[in-house]
Amino acid sequence: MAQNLKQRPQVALAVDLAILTVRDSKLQILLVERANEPYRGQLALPGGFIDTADEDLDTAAARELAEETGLAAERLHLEQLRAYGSPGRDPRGRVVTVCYLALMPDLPIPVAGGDARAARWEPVDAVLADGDRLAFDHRVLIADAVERAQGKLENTTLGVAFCPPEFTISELRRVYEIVWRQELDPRNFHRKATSVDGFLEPTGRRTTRGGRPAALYRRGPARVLHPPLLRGHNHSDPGQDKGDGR
Amino acid sequence: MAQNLKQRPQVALAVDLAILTVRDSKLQILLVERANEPYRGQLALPGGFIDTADEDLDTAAARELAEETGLAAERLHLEQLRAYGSPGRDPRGRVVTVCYLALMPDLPIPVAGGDARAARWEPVDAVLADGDRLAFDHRVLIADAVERAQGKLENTTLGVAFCPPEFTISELRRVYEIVWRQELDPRNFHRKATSVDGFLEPTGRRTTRGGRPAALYRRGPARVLHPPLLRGHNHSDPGQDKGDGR
DNA sequence: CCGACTTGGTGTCAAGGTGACGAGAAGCTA
DNA sequence: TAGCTTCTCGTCACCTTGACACCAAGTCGG
Repeated sequence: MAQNLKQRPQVALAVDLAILTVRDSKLQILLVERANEPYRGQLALPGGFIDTADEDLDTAAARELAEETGLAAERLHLEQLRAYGSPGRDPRGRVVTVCYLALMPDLPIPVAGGDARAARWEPVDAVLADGDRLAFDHRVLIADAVERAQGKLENTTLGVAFCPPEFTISELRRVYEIVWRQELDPRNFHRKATSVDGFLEPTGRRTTRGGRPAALYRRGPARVLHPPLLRGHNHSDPGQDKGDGR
Repeated sequence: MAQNLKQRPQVALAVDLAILTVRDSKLQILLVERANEPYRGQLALPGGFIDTADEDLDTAAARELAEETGLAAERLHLEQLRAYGSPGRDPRGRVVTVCYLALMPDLPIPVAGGDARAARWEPVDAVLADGDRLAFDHRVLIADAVERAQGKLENTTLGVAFCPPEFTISELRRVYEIVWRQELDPRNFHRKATSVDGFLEPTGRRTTRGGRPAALYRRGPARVLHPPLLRGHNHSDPGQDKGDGR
């Protein structure tokens, strides 16, 4: 167990980013078109190999995020999803990737910030439906990222991560509806969201577009939702999943 | 992006196991005493470097599990927790570890199966309280594993993973009480557990030890809990956590 | 044999949460 | 001003939850 590390099989370590946003009433993800082989011309998650041997995983993810979006990681939510390391997942050799999940509002991001690759938003539903457009096993990573994001909305206050700094309850509700692919009653959602302690802070100001002006809120100090905002169970799934361990 | 992989910084990849069980009315974890430097004599999670360059992460975790406990991975729950890759976490050099979480009933495991290292159960509370006994950053891994396990009990039927094939509702309740560190009303727990569809299947048989004989159940087909079994919020935490991103 | 004790299971009840929905408030447009 | 839209509050029936009474069915000790 304490032999020289150099005698151990070494792998290349990459960090991939699943950056989600709500845009045009759809859940979208930032993807890049691969300029080189393998999977040239196909879509992939932004990411790359860790830079130096001394770079922390979280630091690497934050760096990639900054390169792709020009945004500092502190400004939005960035958390590790999981690691993927099937032997055949990269034809060039053994590459283990640690995927990170980022949630952000619909900002005009300076795409292709430090990099020449073209990055663009793609609707999650579309890319998942046509998985052949995706490189590597990134279809799985995206599916996992969406699932994680859906769960996060139930138990945490991260729905606001998709919203601008000030937002109305309706905007927040539409985030939930889009991420969960499920319609919610505006009145009940309003009641629940405002009743959770520390979730939303009223700004006193109001916005208007169309109907009655809506009160503007900003994110409150709470990070976990008590009680959780539960989505009604999709009757599609009777509960027996496919085993979780992947 | 498509340069030769060999020019990329390579890291050593390890797999660690957080194997939890309920034993002697305590949540316990399987730990090994390190025989070599670094951290010689201290406790560590069982695990090791991936064997061949072609070994899948899940396969490696299952192999380690079999080596440590003699149990096949199909028999119990094994899922990836997350990856840990801080540069300084291993003094020998850059080691990234992928930690797996395993839940198992209190079995007499043939400890130190294929390996000479001494493995033993340690109460989670004790090792977390005295973190200096632990090697590397394993205190963090264990804390994360426990947290994950606690959450799993709320939303999934994995509480039964701590129980033998046939068990009583009381045994299951005690699992919940121990993992959650929280007493539960036996009658309300009974009502909830039996009312969740597909959670428990009555065997028709009963056991007796002490009081009135209890009905024996086996695990049902459901994997997710609808509705979830929520633990009452610990009033200790007002909801503002420390930022999740690590 | 009998009462005390232990544990398991059902029932009840009040309080609070949830979904479904009515209805008014407050803006815009024609 | 009428009609439309969206926001917000309120109501009501139903369900879940927690607290707890109470009975059931075994063991234990004398």
